Amino acid sequence: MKFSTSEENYIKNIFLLQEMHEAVSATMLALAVNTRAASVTDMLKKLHAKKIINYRPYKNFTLTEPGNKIALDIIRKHRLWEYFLVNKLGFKWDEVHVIAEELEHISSAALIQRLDEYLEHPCIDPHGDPIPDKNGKIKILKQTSLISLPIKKSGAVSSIKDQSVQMLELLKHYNISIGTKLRVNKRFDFDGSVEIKIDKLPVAVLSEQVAKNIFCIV
Amino acid sequence: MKFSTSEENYIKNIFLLQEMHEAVSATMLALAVNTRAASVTDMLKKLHAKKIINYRPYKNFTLTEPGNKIALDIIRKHRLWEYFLVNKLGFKWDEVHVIAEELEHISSAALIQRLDEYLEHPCIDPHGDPIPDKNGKIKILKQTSLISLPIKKSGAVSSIKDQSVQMLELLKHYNISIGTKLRVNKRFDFDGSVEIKIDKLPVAVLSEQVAKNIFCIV
DNA sequence: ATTTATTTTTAGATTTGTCTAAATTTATTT
DNA sequence: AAATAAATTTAGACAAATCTAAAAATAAAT
Repeated sequence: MKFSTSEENYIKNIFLLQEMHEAVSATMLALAVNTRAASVTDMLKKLHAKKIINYRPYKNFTLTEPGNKIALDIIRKHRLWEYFLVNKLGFKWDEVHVIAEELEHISSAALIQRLDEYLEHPCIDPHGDPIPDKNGKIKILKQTSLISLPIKKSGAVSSIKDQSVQMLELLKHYNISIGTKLRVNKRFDFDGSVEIKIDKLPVAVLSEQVAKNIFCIV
Repeated sequence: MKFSTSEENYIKNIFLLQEMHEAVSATMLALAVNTRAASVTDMLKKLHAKKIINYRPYKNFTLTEPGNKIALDIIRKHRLWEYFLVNKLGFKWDEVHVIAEELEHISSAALIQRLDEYLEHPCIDPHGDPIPDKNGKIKILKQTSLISLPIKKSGAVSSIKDQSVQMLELLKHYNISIGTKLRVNKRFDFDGSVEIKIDKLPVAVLSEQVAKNIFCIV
């Protein structure tokens, strides 16, 4: 079944609201998709008819299983594009959301498949949010700091604790950003420093103080 | 002024039809945008009101200068995306048109600017069509075969005369395709062979027989 | 447990882009 | 030049997505 851009936006936002809230109301959704409650009701009826949501008038609604699948697919596209915009085109992480909101509605599955390959299957976007895989599966992000990441196991940077300018400068120097894939080659017990390897870049050594501020998912 | 996807499609197709035909009729345009003549009339009136076309009922119509500018912008986006799809994502040249028809309507100017830089300002798309620059200027393609391309002057491959499987195999081996940028380092008078250099690839030597089938624009 | 406030839904309009069928204009033919 | 054919436009309708204002249902408060 094919969906309009508008339908996709509702579906995606229901999913995102469901992640954050116990129950999703029409008012919340109206705010999220930037319309009025009356418009939401119209769309809810349409999505219900297409079996995308469970819905009874005046009651709360939830995505059905097919609805969930569609939402994850849109979110996957959104986050892959964000990753592309930052890591290939050089946008800053806070500039890409609006552009990705347009790109996420491009329909070609082959395009997303190839983009995913081109980007080497990233699992975290530039904002630190997980990218669902092609089956809609989201990697459970158990965050591990670099001081406890197992040796030789590669992970992707998922968050930075200390966000000071000094820290950001250092990260920039080592080409580390959210989503960067790396692995720990060695850990020196003497001072707790770690030697890391990023893709094709030369190895780098980070102090314990730095390492404990960088969190990864495996 | 902002335009809908539908308006953009009409504008683009008027431009493309004008390139090929003396005068553009509503029937031709209806065929190109896959609608009926009556719908074309409606849109012509709208585009006329927005000063995108010159139009008098029952007479032929042409793009205004602003209209031309908009068309070139959309075509630029279309062809840059096609170039990206083929040269970065690995699609074949005959698979990309439909996808680019969607991508061409993504509105961000910053995106196209960065994409253009990322692709290193290509001036010809995978079908051999010229890519307008950011000002809408199209490089006049005077095609020159490799046997007469001036030494050390870089050009972009624009067409291949002999399209036999043998030729295509050879081109593939040397990583040469439509849009590939290269320059002739040396030409050997003894047998007419040419030494070429493509980007970061090692130099290659092509026989005169091959060289005369490869056409470039400078 | 009523009243009041909030949320959701309905009813009726509007905009955009499309359609069919009929009317009109232009082009072609004999 | 009149008749016929082809192209274009009008008129009226429709689907999608939205809106406002009013009605109905649910939740909160006295």
